[in-house]
Amino acid sequence: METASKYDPKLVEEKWYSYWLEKKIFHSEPDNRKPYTVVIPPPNVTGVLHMGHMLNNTIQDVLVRRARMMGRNACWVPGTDHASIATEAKVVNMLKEKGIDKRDIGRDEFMKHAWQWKEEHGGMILKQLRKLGASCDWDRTAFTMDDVRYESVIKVFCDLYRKGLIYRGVRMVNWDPKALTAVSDEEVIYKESHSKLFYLRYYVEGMTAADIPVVEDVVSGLKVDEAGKVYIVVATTRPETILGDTAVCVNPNDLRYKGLAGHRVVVPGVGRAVRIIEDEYVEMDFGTGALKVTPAHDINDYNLGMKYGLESIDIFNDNGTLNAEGGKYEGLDRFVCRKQIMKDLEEAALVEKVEDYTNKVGHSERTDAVIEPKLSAQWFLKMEQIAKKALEVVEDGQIQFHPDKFRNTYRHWLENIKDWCISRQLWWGQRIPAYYVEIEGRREVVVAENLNLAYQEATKRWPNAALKPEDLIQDEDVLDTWFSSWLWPISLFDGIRNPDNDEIKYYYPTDDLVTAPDIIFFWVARMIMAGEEYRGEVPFRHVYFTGIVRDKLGRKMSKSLGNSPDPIELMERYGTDGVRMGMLLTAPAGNDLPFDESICEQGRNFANKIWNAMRLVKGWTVSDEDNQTFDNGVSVEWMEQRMACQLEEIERCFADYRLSEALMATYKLVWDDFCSWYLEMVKPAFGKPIDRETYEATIHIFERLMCMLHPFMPFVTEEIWHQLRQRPEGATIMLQHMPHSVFYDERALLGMTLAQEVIAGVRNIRKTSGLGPKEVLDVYMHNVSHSESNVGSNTLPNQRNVMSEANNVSHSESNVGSNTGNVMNEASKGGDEVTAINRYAGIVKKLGFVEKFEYAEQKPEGAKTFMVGTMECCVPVTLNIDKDAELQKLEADLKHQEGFLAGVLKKLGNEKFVSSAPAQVVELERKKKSDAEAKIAAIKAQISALQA
RNA sequence: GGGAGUAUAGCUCAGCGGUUUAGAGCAUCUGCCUUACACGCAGAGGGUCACAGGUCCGAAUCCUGUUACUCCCACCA
Repeated sequence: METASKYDPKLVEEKWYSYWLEKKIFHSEPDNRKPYTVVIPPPNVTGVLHMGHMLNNTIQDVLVRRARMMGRNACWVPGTDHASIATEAKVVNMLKEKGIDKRDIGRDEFMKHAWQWKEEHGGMILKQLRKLGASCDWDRTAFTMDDVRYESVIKVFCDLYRKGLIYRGVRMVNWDPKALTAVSDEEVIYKESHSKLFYLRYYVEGMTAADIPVVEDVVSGLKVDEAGKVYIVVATTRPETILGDTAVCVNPNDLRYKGLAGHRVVVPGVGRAVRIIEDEYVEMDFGTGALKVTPAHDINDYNLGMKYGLESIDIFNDNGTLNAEGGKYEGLDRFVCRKQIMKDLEEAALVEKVEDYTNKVGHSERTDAVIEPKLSAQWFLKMEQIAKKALEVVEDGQIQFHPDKFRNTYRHWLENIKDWCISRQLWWGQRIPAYYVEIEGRREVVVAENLNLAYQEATKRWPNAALKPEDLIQDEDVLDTWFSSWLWPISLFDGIRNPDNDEIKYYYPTDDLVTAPDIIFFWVARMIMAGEEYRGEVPFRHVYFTGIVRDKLGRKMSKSLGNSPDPIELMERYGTDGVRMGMLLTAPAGNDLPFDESICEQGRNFANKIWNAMRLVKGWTVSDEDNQTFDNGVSVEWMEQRMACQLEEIERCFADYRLSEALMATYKLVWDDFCSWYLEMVKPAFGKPIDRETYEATIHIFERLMCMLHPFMPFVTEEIWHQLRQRPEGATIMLQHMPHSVFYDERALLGMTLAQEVIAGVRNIRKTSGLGPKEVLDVYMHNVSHSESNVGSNTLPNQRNVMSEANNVSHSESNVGSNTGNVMNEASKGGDEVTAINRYAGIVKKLGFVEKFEYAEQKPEGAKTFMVGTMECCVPVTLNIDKDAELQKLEADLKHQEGFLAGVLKKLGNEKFVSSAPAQVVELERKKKSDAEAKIAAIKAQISALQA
């Protein structure tokens, strides 16, 4: 059967994903293996897959697949987040299109619609995750509002309330006038905006120019108009809020306003007279140094109001329009009102001036509406106590962040933490289990898991009240979505309701959490708190923070900018493996990923490369008669060593969560070492068969390479793994053992490295001499080093011997393969480069198209030369020697070597260096010196030979 | 305003006191349709390691300062 020369992901991906599902390979049950647990950061149930998800989930999949292959019982639990605000907004919009207002149908009816919407349209993203190969245990798919999670949340709320950690209070909160709910501090995004700074005139009651207090050398901040009336100028960005002004505040140290405290000023356009107060909070050099105080609509003003007992006038309705306090502006939107009020004030000559001004305005993360600070009754969770524990476990390393720098951010936040506003004025979410009841005219509250329990408690507390269940009215609000997500690692295994169940005991704590740094406070920190509070144990050991996916211009990808490619479409075009690989290759932990589609090409090309390597190997005919040649034995042995070497590196990378580097190391091992070198080394001549032993070794190497690559590129590796050998029904690469590093001899790799340099040198000579790539050449080499360890005459006979032997020794006579240790020792005897390369003489000849590869004491006449280590390789070429070019090159090389030598000599000439540097370092410098001198001599000889 | 981080080839990053006067992948350039692969092969070019001081026998690497950028927190109305 002819195999296509291009790898086609479409024929493969779908097939294997269904196969994995069908064989239930993703599913995990507790057993006696060591667990490896990852919980997915639950995407919004309304969400669709974007590049951020793609990156995040690919990383999780790599970790999970690798752990599974390392023999761990891997469990990756998927699920979605009910996302109160986002989902409710979607449902409200959908109803609006049908002409339905949420308030008209009521809570219960609305919830029916919402659930219906969730069932029909929600969770799309989970289906998309299958496309990217996510090996989640889908049987465990959860939802932050399903029964288990709902009950867990309610239980936790009641518990924390009973512990005295949850309280209800009237506070200044961030009000989202669009979603009509309070949001937490973390959900407010401050954006730079170009606005105006309005300077307004507040007339001082009963003061004339003559009354202005005089302070020596200081010009008073007060001004006098044409009519002789005195006013103070106050700057504001929000003139509409003057309707709620109840004071003007100046700094007591501000001499311009000395003696003003106690006077009253008139709020422009409103006519209300308010006090002038003094407080150091006011910045003297901002605006005019006078601040209008609106306690109901600014957090700082609120604080001032509390301090000085000011009246608080709330002028806004919940939806951001003016209420009755707005007088003639009642009903206007706050921004419309701003324009109108300024127009009116201008007309009344109450505006001093208007300046352009850039400031930061808080927007709602979910709805993008401008946040309105608003006083309202909300539920809060006390943070101080639980924050302390959460800080400790990160500080003492029980939880590690990757990269570590996020520990700073984390610490800073926890040390300055404020209480968490957990109530939301929405319906879609866990309804707060607080019940209000009137007892002798007072409004009392009972918190309990359900109405029955609440009723029982109420009757116990007020036995004489003769209460009926319907006297208890449940709180209208729901809980912040994060109040359910913070329990996720526990509630997924039902560890809140049944803290001693087998699953939670087995799977918790989880191992790795992979998430974006922007939810470190929202989610990561709070999960740690919940873990400590409800398990007395951290929820995970490692947190891998991904970067943010940006576009080529460095902008964050967003729907509104339209700069985000559709991952599904990318996967269609480049193959899932290609996209996965491309992303991972350029995304070290914590680094932003400037995404460019071209990075997917690299992944696609790589998949194709492996595919073609498979085509090559599968195309070979295998001979059972032929013995393995010495060169093939050497090749196999070298490849095994390279694998062991790279595996060690890869394991190190994974231990440090440097996934990009692990992938790069694997990539190079496969492409360079395996495809470019190894396969060429053992490839039989056209039409010839390959010996059985080498063939089997090659397949075995190939299989293991696929295992190493599988976590990164699951589909193509599964396909090739199956094509390499007949596999039993149900077999999968997913459950193969990940190869692990074994002992390898670095010196043994040296010979091949040198051989590769010789081959490259010969190819280069061919190229620069205008010879065809297969024109056969000879190579003579000799050692130019004069250092003692390399005295040529000692080793020469031996070398000659090995070199000539290399071609004739058949496998049966050598120990290749079966006894690597011996061979290594032989090759590295004396540590000589020439000895080392001898072993690969046959390889040099084969890949370099070299006829004679010999050691020569005297260099032949008329040869081009190149250096490999301290060996000079001479290649006799008769044609096309471009003397000038050659000379130029040699001169440049000479200059480089001389410069290098000068540096070394300078070091050695420095007495302090020789006396204070470690002996090995000095010795190394001396070696460098003699090597460089030898090279310089060789180059000079070449130059004079050319010039002769 | 406070804090953290980064600055190394065109791009993304490694290197974090001495490892032949800086490495990789991609991109670029030059040859090649060599029967696994042009999604390829073979070569080549490309960096005064942001700048200025300092410590040291020795600095891309440690310290200080400057500049630029990024992120987080606060929010001067």
